[in-house]
Amino acid sequence: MPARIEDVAAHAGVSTKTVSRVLNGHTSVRAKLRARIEASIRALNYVPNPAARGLAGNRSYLVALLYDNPTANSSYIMELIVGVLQACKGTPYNAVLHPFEAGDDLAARIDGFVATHRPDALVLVPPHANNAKLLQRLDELDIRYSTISSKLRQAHIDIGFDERKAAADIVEHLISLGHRRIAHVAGLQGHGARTWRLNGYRDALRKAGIEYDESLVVEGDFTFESGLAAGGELLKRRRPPTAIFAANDDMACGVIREAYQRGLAIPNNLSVCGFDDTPVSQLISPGLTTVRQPCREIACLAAESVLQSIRDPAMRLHARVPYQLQMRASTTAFKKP
Amino acid sequence: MPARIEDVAAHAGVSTKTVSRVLNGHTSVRAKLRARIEASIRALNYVPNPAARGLAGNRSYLVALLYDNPTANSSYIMELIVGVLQACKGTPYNAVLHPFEAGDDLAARIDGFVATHRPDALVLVPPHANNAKLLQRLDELDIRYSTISSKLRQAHIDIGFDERKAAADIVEHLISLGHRRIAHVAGLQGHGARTWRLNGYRDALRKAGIEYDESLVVEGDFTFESGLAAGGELLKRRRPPTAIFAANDDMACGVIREAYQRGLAIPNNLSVCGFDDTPVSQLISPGLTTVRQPCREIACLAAESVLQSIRDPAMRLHARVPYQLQMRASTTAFKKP
DNA sequence: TAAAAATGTACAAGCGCTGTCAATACGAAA
DNA sequence: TTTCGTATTGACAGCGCTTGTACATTTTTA
Repeated sequence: MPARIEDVAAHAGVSTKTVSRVLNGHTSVRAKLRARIEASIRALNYVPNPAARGLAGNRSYLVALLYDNPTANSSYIMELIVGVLQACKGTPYNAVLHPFEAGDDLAARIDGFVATHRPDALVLVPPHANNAKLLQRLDELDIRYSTISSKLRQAHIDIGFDERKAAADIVEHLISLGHRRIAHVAGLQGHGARTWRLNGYRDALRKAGIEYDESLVVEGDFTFESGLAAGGELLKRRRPPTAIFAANDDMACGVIREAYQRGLAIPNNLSVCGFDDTPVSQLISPGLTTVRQPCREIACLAAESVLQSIRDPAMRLHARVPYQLQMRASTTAFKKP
Repeated sequence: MPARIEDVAAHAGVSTKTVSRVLNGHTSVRAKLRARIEASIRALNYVPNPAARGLAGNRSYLVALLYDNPTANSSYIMELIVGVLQACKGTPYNAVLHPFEAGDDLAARIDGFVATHRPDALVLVPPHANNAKLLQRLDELDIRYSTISSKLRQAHIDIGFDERKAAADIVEHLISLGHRRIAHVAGLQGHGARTWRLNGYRDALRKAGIEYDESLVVEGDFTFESGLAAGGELLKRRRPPTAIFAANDDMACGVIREAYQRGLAIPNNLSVCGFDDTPVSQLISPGLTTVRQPCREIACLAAESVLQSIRDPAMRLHARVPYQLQMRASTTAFKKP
């Protein structure tokens, strides 16, 4: 039978309330007494019972990660989870996952989820992070949340990285290799990532004095299949691009598949780069030049901050964390055919 | 303020105890009364408070997934998570994740985890599923657990699939394509997967009357890098194999990278197949022939069963779920050079 | 038809913790 | 030294549910 707070109190010769204060980091406990209580806690190997704590304090000690499609982005979500778990480490909080299919009634469905699991805080991933109605409903329910890479300004806490700048950087890299006809496979409408990455692409062209050619931007939806289709459309042209910047790695893989099927060698006949640095980008041959998206750091910061905001509801944070270009072998200097 | 059990009891005109019986699936409630109570529950939108339930019933309503390295196998773990979540759906249970680095003191460290989070059930993934000391400690602590693909017979519940047969099938496929010099990149020592897949490889050779050549089996550890090294060792030979069966997809990617660097075309100069059907196997070009490991189904069954075993501690289940070969373009008929 | 079994009620006692509020200790000002 | 205000500590009542006891009522079985 594990020790209870009562046992600790008896051992330290204080009231249970004082032990509770120490446990919850309240300030008004004299240092000496606090030390004595902490010693008792260690001596008895005491760990508070989360259920009892939750019941008495009307808290669940749960942070929920709300995401959309578990299958499509598994490595992305997994990285986020790792980040959230890291933030929970050493706290009484637990992370729970909640896949939540997008849909009109989402703002309504959230009520059921909240009623059942009563999470103390939520971390929202796009596209949910971009769902204004959902955020509003959460505000009404008075649930703390943070968003990841939201295109809205609505959330009190949002963590992301400068995707526009990162996209510009990687396109500049292609330009520095001598490429001029650079195509872009754009992401799914409605995601911030689509717009930021597309804008970054345009920024880099503008900066290099290359005229923007609308026909070199083809639509995608972040899936392999859409990358394949986009690649087909681009490579069948009389004057195909010499480099393609796909808005994520999966689509870059689609482009590469199309090139492969046409007998084009990467990178000699075509430079390709992606975005995100998912595991596939180092497993594929040649390795894919891409932008390392700092998911883990983002998720960790998002979770830490939202936990902090439970104590300090006035908290606001809109942070961008650093990213990195990941140079691999799928891009090379432009050679005249 | 959400409804309480008391409100439901009043609404249905019964005692709270009877509502509690319905909630917890006790048998001795007449069907008619049960229906009335269930109607009241719906009418009031009642959801039991997990903390109160947990405190009174000494349960946490948490199933923990214990795995080793979150980074290496992200897609595998993610699939498992999806399976566990599926099993929790519609139950009051929540899934929590717990990355737990392997190490000698694991059986001891588990105590801390259990004390802090008090999960009602655990699902163990290799290598933890193969840690006899750990399982023993869990038995001592009287915690229900199930294992996934354990090589031990120790667990009361273990779910997996017939890896040996699957490996034999895929090697038979290579043989049917005319290959005779088929190499194998073996997995990490200590994992059941290593032995099963290696044995399956040998089974297929034996069945086809091909003599087992020890020099065609090279060591790997399930990582890309080890596959790359193994590929190097195999392909530098005077008489290299015409097909390589890697014990997982990451190593197959390593082999493919090595082939790529040597200017060998897949599949025309070398057929390669993997195992697991991780996302990379369809993203890579050409697509990788592999075995679809039914992770999701396995994890779902493992979680469902272990939850069931909370009620019925005598429960035993050792199940193998069906798998499938996933044919893609990385394997083709042997052609004389 | 009577006895046995199955269902149901009322009530009370917690589960282990935290919130409220009152009590006490302490230090500085008078 | 006394006094007052603030910093610290404690007593106690729940949080919302499950469970046990003791007993009443209904249904089933013999």
